[in-house]
Amino acid sequence: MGFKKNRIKLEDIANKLNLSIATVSRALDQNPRVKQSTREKVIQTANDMGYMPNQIAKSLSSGKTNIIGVIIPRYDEPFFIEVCRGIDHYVSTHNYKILISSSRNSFDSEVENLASFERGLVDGIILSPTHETKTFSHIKNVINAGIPVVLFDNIIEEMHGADHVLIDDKKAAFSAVEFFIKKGKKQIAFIGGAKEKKVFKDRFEGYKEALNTYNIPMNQNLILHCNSLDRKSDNIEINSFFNSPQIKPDAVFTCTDNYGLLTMKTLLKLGYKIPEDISVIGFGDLGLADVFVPSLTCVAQPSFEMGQKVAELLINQLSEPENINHQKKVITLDTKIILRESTP
Amino acid sequence: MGFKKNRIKLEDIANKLNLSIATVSRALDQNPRVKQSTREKVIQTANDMGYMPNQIAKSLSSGKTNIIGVIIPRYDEPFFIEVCRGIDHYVSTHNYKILISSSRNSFDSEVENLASFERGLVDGIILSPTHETKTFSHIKNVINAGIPVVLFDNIIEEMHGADHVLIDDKKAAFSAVEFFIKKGKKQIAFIGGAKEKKVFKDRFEGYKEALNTYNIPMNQNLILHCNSLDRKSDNIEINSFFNSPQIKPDAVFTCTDNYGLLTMKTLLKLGYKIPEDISVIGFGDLGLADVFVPSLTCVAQPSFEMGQKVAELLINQLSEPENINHQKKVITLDTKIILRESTP
DNA sequence: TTTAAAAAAACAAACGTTTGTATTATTGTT
DNA sequence: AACAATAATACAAACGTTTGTTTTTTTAAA
Repeated sequence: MGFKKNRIKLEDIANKLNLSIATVSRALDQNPRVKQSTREKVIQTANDMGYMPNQIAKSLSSGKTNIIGVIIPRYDEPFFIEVCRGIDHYVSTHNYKILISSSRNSFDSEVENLASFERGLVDGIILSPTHETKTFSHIKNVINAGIPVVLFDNIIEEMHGADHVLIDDKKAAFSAVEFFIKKGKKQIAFIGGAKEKKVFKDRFEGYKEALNTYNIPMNQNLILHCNSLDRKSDNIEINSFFNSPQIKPDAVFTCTDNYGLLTMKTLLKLGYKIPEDISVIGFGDLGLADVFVPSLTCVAQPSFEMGQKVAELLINQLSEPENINHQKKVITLDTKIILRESTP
Repeated sequence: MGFKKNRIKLEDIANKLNLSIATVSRALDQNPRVKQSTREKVIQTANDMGYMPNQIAKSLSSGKTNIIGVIIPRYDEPFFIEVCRGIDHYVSTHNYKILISSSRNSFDSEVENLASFERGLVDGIILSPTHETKTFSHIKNVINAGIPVVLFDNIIEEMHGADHVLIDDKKAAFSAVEFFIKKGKKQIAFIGGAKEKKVFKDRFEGYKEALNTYNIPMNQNLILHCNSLDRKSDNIEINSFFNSPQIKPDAVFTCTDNYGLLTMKTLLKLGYKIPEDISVIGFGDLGLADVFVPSLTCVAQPSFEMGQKVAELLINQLSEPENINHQKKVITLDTKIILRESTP
């Protein structure tokens, strides 16, 4: 702790006032066990001397750090930042702070981060698993060690043993594709990300089910799974996809806002009119979907709210008595389609 | 610290092996004072028992938390996130973690955050002052308490007593406007944010100086200072600005990427051709400047690098011997113009 | 006044480490 | 076999709080 050794502590106040450390501690805590006049004297002196409590000592003694650890796959995705904002918003009203770590989309780093948090620095953990994460044991271990964990986004079956918050990706995709179908679209393209990622798999399921429900044959040429290393590679993949001669879509459902914007960029360069010639729907509704010309119709994902809910579940666990057997909780949030210029 | 009471500690290992706590501690530390065979036995047992060191106790004892506190004005600006990425990148190689807090653009909240960090939770602090921040004393106090502080972005004169990293906003704006002038532009508009904010003031200075240097009269009608509450209000202000009959710019220098994109959106809606009729330059080069159609030429601000530099200055301070009198350090990073489609 | 009850404050252990100093065990020398 | 010298380990204080228990002081009743 980067402070000089002459930092004022309880002992200094106690010495100055000829009181015991315990009394000073209780006085500053507004504990009624110490006399009103003493309490005032202590508080006055503490202020005069510039006393600052030592959070670390407090934590060691009380067994609480009032810090929530948050592990996200990456910083540079507005979705995660928005969720963090939601978490921060909620926990700050409960006197908690958040410690954010990035797993940089690596399972090993996720395990490492978890272990680091397990060293007692945090009271609870919020985790968004990477798409590399196929197991639950590393999470289960933390839970078994008595540290509450809540998950969000990209939750696979195995992880249902932990509290979590998610959206119904399949349903959301279904409704977007259904929207296209009801507008009379027949050649609906799908642009998703790495197939191993749960959210993309689910959204693809929703796409297929919508086509199936309305008896529209699926055309493999209209389907693209980006590898999504970065925006530049996405751009290249999407470009060559639409430049292929087999492609004649009249609508495109994309699994992220970025894919949606890159798709529109590509289509505009190719001379398409949006939405007259072709419609586009994005997924997420963060960033600049509303700034682009034309603005992008989106499946809106309630990111901030998701953060709040995740935080709420965690704080609830933290305030439960230790011995009661925790009942697993799952919250599924609703999505909705925000209509803009990229669709008729 | 959210863990069950039955958590394994040094004492448990010591008891099991009939050793003292000190020896166990040293063994796990790879301290040569303990015999090779003992060391191995201890490490083996620690693993078997599932020992996890208690970070809080470690911190109390060692006086170091290995946490860096970072205070940014807001989460939802890619610039700050990018800086945080840079910080994280640098400090993680030095075995530090970052604790990010948002001051929500409020001076009071900044003071509060600083005080909270001063309670011994962090070894050092990185701060980006809000635009409300006009004083230095609250920062000076923290420094005087022995906690290293490094500042970035929006640094006013008063704060020069602390290490800081910045760009030359005036020079950057000057070069962007000069670029326009050399392309033959005569009616160069300026779109900035709240005038109290240092960065916007400096960029405005650069704009004025460029005009002045090339003997171009300044036209008040071509200047807009947005209040910048959120993107929606920016949009409205920029819209009504360009819809005014007095405005006939042939180029627009905007102080952020967002302003640049909103400007292009407005101009496109009004039927302008970019860059044929009018050119636009943004500032920052984060987010979607390269995705927009047309893509936006930008003054690129090295955000990630800024984070790394800030972190480097802080880590340097942390590794200095306590008694030496710290020599204040200032790093000014270079900007450059990234040419894209919005300029000829 | 003495004494019991209540109020106020002091004492001391605990939280889980680190680390300087003291003690015990081992080795090598004669 | 006795004795240094050194290696290995144990002891104990310290980090700055919190909090249960005990002691002292004050108040009020007899």
